[in-house]
Amino acid sequence: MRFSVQAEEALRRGGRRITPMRRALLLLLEEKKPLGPRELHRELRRRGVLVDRVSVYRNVATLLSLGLVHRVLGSTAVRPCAQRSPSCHHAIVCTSCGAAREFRSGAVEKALAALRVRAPGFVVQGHLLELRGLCQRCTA
Amino acid sequence: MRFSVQAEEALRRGGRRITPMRRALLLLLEEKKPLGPRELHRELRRRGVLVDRVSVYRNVATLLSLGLVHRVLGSTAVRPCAQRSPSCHHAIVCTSCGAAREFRSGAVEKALAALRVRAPGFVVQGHLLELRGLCQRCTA
DNA sequence: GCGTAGATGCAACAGAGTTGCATCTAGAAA
DNA sequence: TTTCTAGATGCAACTCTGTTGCATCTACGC
Repeated sequence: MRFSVQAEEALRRGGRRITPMRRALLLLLEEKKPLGPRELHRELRRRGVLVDRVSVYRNVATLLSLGLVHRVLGSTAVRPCAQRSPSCHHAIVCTSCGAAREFRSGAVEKALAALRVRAPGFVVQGHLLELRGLCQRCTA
Repeated sequence: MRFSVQAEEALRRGGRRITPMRRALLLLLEEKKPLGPRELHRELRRRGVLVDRVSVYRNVATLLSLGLVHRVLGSTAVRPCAQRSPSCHHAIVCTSCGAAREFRSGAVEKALAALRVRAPGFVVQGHLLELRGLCQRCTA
């Protein structure tokens, strides 16, 4: 299912409203690479959606709190998350253009799960994992 | 070998100088949990090392560029890196007190290496991995 | 259509990090 | 030891990002 449609449903379920600016924001996230609040604000204005910066910040925070988007590690950019499962935290990000895609790997998940009982002196609660690479377009 | 000693050598090799503030900074990084530039600045002043904030920023940047410290994911805090190998990027961070420790796992490294040839449409260059958990002291 | 909880706009603020430039000094060389 | 200089530091001003408080507006359930 399309991200924006799914996200609108989740917003409704969470007692949130569907406003013109939220629609525009969701469409933007769906079609572009991960963007941070400032970039989202710029892009929205470029498209004629004259919203306040603060509102963009608040909406990004809302989407994050509902788990509809995840941050790209080491930046404020967010990427849509379709699956809403633990594995959706695993993504690969293009170091050249910033494009991102989620991936799954049974082997990695298994190896990480095994660590939970083996990290000396620590009780493992979770992990952050992100691959870095070049997307097809940037490789060519 | 102690981190601060090793770091001083690396600085010398890189044509950098050993100043009183660098010594204090390295000792601080060695003995404490990961701290960001602002916290490092506060702590140094508390210890009577009256340096400028800007100098702390510049020194943290220097240490990062030499690979002597790594950032904790999702923050500006840096932790000393003893090994200077790719695996030193793997750390576990206590979500309660912020303490960090590097770890190695053959299984994880193998699984990640296998991904390099399997990520569809991407040429994998590297990865970011960090475990989150509770350290021994915070568990008790 | 109403009423209201939730969303937005606006203004002011807080905090992090950067830049430019003058001054100082660690460390090498004489 | 003294001298020299690239590299380090201090200081001031600035930019950029993100936050808070409050008044106004509106999506949407009734």
